[in-house]
Amino acid sequence: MSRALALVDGNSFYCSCERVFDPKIATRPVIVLSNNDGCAVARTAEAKALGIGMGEPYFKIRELCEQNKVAVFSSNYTLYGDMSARLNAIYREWAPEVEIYSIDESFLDFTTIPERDRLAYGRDLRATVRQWTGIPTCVGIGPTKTLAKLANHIAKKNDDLGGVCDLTDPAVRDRWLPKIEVGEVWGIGGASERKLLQLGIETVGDLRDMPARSARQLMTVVGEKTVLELRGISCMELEELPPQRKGCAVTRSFGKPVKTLDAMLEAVSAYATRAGEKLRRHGLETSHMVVFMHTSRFNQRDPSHSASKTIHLAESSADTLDLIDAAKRGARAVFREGFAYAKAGIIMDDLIVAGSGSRPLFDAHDREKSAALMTALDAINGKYGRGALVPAAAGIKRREWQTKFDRRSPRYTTRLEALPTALSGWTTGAENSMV
DNA sequence: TCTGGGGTCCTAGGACCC
DNA sequence: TCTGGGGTCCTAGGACCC
Repeated sequence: MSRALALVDGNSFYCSCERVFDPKIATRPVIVLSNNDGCAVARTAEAKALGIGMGEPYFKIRELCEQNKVAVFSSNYTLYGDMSARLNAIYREWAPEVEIYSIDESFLDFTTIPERDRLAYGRDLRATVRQWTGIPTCVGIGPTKTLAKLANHIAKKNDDLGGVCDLTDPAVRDRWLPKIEVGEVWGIGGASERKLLQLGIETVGDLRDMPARSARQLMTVVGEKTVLELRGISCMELEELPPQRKGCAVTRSFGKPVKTLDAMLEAVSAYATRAGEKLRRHGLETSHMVVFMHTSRFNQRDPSHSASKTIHLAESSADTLDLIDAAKRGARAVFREGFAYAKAGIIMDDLIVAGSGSRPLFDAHDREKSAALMTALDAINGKYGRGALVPAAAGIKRREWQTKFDRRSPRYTTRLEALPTALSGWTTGAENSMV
């Protein structure tokens, strides 16, 4: 039997999550902003119709939003992550194998569904997800990941398809591919698109039919795989288990510019604290850390400064205290007086599995004590919320640098007191998923 | 004037994704 | 006034070695 994959994704996912918990905005335009309330990163169809672009800075569209009663939210990742888990729980009932590709997209193995039933199966899946979670989705089906992605794109752009498109049949592909711009293909970004257009390759059909060798020359092996996948030749497997994570970063724009070393040390300490949580959750450690900071790249008036410093730890660790110490050392080395910093962060590459690294001959560290302390710290913060307990070494006092989330929705899925009261006539299905 | 040839490893930067 | 965060993969080119 030939393989069939389905890509299921949530429409305007973050916005749809907000709508599930606030039925009053079901028909209003909705947008969700990036960290620091910076840019629009999710828009409903109604918001797109107003001309709000992806990634558009909020200060440029604030008036437009006010005039049109757009519901504007800061991002609430806890909520979106919870909703994502609910979707995937449903997907697992509907497919033997599921790969979670991103917070709002999963690949499902549809191979065992007979070809003639796939469209109907996809429609049933959509309806079920909608009923159980309140989230609208689209389903794209194809013999390869790239074609499933493309089918999903077609389903989204053509309302008459009922939210599902199947590109399993080569004859169906022959009809659609010449109608779609090459830049819509998964893996073809702006740079590749420009190169392709120069060669007169304008549609997905053109791309599929170009010689694979030319694709490789133009866009490396990645481009060559894309061409093959468009022909129905699979180059990317379904990955049920997420691979070992290779890196980990915590970076933030500041709510207000940071001008003092004290505030900078506070900020990077908070980032190191968060980094420690992430490392421990994945059972990983790091032996070095890059600390960076820079002024605003948009501000042309004030002097700019951008720099980074790599700090090597005495031994690899996921202990928050070690990470804070390294982050502070890095920040001290990089920080310069007289600049208004807009952003800072820490980046850790080459992560290793905790405990697998070499130990120094004379180990000054009591690793057991450290592990016990971190386990207790994570348990308390897991129970009472992130930040309930913070090491004094972080020296967090003023938080004037803290990222803005002025328009965050309540913690519907994590705080009992934030549960909405069910309204009569509210039938999005959200109640079902909360009981 | 002419001034090895290959390997490997590492890093920085580009490109792409959501 | 106000412009996100966090990943992966690939390649070119330099350092280094025999």
